[in-house]
Amino acid sequence: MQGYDKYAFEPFAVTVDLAVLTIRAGALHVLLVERGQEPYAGHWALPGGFVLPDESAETAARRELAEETGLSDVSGLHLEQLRTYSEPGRDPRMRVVSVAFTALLPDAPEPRGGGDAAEARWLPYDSAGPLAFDHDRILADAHDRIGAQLENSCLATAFCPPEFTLGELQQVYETVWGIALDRPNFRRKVLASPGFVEPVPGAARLTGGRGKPAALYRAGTATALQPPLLRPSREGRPE
Amino acid sequence: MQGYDKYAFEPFAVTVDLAVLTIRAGALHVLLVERGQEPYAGHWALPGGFVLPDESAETAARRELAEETGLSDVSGLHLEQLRTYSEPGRDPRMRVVSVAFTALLPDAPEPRGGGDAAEARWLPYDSAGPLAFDHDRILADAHDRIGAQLENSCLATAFCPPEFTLGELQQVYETVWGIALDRPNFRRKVLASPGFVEPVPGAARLTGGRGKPAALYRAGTATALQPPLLRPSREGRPE
DNA sequence: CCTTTTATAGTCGAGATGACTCTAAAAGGG
DNA sequence: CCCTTTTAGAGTCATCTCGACTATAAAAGG
Repeated sequence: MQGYDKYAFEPFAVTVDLAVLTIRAGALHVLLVERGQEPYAGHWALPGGFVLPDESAETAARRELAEETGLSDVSGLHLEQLRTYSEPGRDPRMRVVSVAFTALLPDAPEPRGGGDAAEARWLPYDSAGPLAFDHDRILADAHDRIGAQLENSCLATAFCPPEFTLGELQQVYETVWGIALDRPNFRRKVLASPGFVEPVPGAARLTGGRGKPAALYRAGTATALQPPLLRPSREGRPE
Repeated sequence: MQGYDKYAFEPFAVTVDLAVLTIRAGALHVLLVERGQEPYAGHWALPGGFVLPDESAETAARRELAEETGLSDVSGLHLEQLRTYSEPGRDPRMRVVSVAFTALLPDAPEPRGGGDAAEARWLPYDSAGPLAFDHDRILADAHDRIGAQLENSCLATAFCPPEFTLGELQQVYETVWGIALDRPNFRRKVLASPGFVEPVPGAARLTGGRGKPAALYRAGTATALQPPLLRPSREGRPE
């Protein structure tokens, strides 16, 4: 950024794109909006929009998230920058650089078709067909990142409501990783990680359950997981 | 990115900033350029520059890296997107969104003061004083990221020449993490990780060494490290 | 020749991990 | 009302890993 002047650069449009993930009925879901205009009219796309002149990308992402989901309290949930997509041809109309974010939601309030009047909906991750622009790749990158972060961070609690059972927490791992985990071993690992979860003083969940009622836990104060909760079954295949 | 038109957005300048790291004489060094103009004239800054109209950020980063370091073959070295910095006030002159990258170099050819005629130099990471703009934060983020990646990836070989000893590889970890590692245990871990390193057919290093000559290794084909090489001494302090 | 230095092999005990079994406590159906 | 089903949670056990440590080999330097 040495010695440039105001006319040495080409102006770009800067947008944010959001990969908003949640877990519904044991399956990973992603928030998508249906495009009403060309290009990609009728296609599904990740929600997003322009960064305003006085906003950072993070601020813009949080604003768009509130607009698209209709959530009033968007301040507490997990929002993290994923990466920036800047290929010259990624938007056929003009030069758009997009800063992508991942967001994780506990339960799934049905979106109320946000500010741009397009339809917004939760769709299962696996059947999120071809998306507009390069959003397939952004979504896949988001999934990879979240999966990797489950190993080293306490991120999984971001998918859970304020109070949750260890079974629900395990289902987060199983859903995102797409594999089954041994319940006693998972429980042992989680409880042995200081600050991951802490028990709710004197409560157990009764009504909904089919079996023995499970103890309730809250998210702990730690953010990093030491030691990590490594995902198995990558045997014999580096990469 | 729903239904916008050409005039619904404010144009931004988009730049790349590079945190180029290497290891010199057992210490982490970073490539810095001295600014010749206001703002921050006389301050050191990360190398970088504008993304051209037909470039992706990755392409721009690689071009700037070649210009600033004078390296002819910049195609093979490790370049990775770090994150994007978009705070409204980060450049006092105008609205600049910067995509930051990390780059790792094996040896340290002295830079030949790149395209912008500013002085470029390797400076020790620890004494890289207050930098221009928000580059202190970018550099710190780059250090954090590289340190974390050493645990889960074969990235450390990017700091090493094509053929290296396990002692050199260990020094990469010790330098970036700032801690000492047990040599036999490090060796055991590295050799037990399939695809991390592979021995050079029939060679040993003689002349330079003070002690017993060490065997030479090349970077293997794996990129991920399974199981990870965890850094110790985070005992008792989550986060 | 002896000390210093670095590489490499090997040992040993504590702790983590994966696979597994067993019991407790609920719902549901006959 | 009993019996099956279902889920939570405790516990066991062999194996593997990891950190700490010792020992040996092969060079340089005095």
